[in-house]
Amino acid sequence: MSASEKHDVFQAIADPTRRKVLQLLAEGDLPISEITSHFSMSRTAIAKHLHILSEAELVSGRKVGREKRFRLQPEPLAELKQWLSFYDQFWDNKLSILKHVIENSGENGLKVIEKEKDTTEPS
Amino acid sequence: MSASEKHDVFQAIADPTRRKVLQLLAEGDLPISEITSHFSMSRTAIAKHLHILSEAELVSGRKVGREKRFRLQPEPLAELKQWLSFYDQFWDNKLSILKHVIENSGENGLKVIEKEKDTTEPS
DNA sequence: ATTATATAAAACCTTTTGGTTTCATGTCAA
DNA sequence: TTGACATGAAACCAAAAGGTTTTATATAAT
Repeated sequence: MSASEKHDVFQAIADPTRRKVLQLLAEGDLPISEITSHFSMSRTAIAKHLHILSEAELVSGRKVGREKRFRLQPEPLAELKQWLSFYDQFWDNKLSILKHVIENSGENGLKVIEKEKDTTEPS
Repeated sequence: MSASEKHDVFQAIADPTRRKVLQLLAEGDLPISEITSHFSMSRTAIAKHLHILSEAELVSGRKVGREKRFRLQPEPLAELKQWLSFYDQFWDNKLSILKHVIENSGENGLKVIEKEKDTTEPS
């Protein structure tokens, strides 16, 4: 399925089938044949999608007996999230500031309280 | 450039050139030729990328005089963000809950206060 | 040992992508 | 009105994407 460079996260999630595979694996590890049973295409096709997802490190597969079980590995989505966060400023300005605070709050965490009245409107 | 369905956001951002175009437009509206000057490919190629970005409604173009100025339209990125948020739970569990609250807080907004001591640790 | 299961790997095919070049058209400036 | 500029549109192209079928190999179960 090509001899090009490795696929990145952006390419990996571009295909709806692959997104569905990720969603499936979110519910738990599965072997190829069982993943395939959720689609109307050949096992080989799914195996190729899994290969692309592997290249992007969104899934990992380990042989167990005669089957190969795949597991979701969501860490690379962080890159996507970071990419997205850049565009918050052009878009949803009110909440983006708050979210930035949260994303950089580290292990300490935060406390959230519902506001009675808006006093910080004009940013 | 094909007779298929319209491109969606996931496909639109899959290409590095298109991501760079978005980044450029983030600094301000630009006509095609000026966008092109930032790349080492033909104007026609860039025009096609802009067309795909338009289909995904990530940019919009309006004629002004003899040029066509393009503008960033980041709203559709919300879909991507929402898609991403699903995977937070498998990954960054502590903050994902808080973020979910924020994302669903509507126009009212929230008030955020730094915590002195963690009392809600065990979720 | 035999057979059924689970996957791997290769060859092949069609459509889409991402680019090019060439030609046509509309608009601004002199 | 004559160029120069800015874009649009069409035809073409190579490679990658997304499938298929066929063949081979390893493991499990009988």
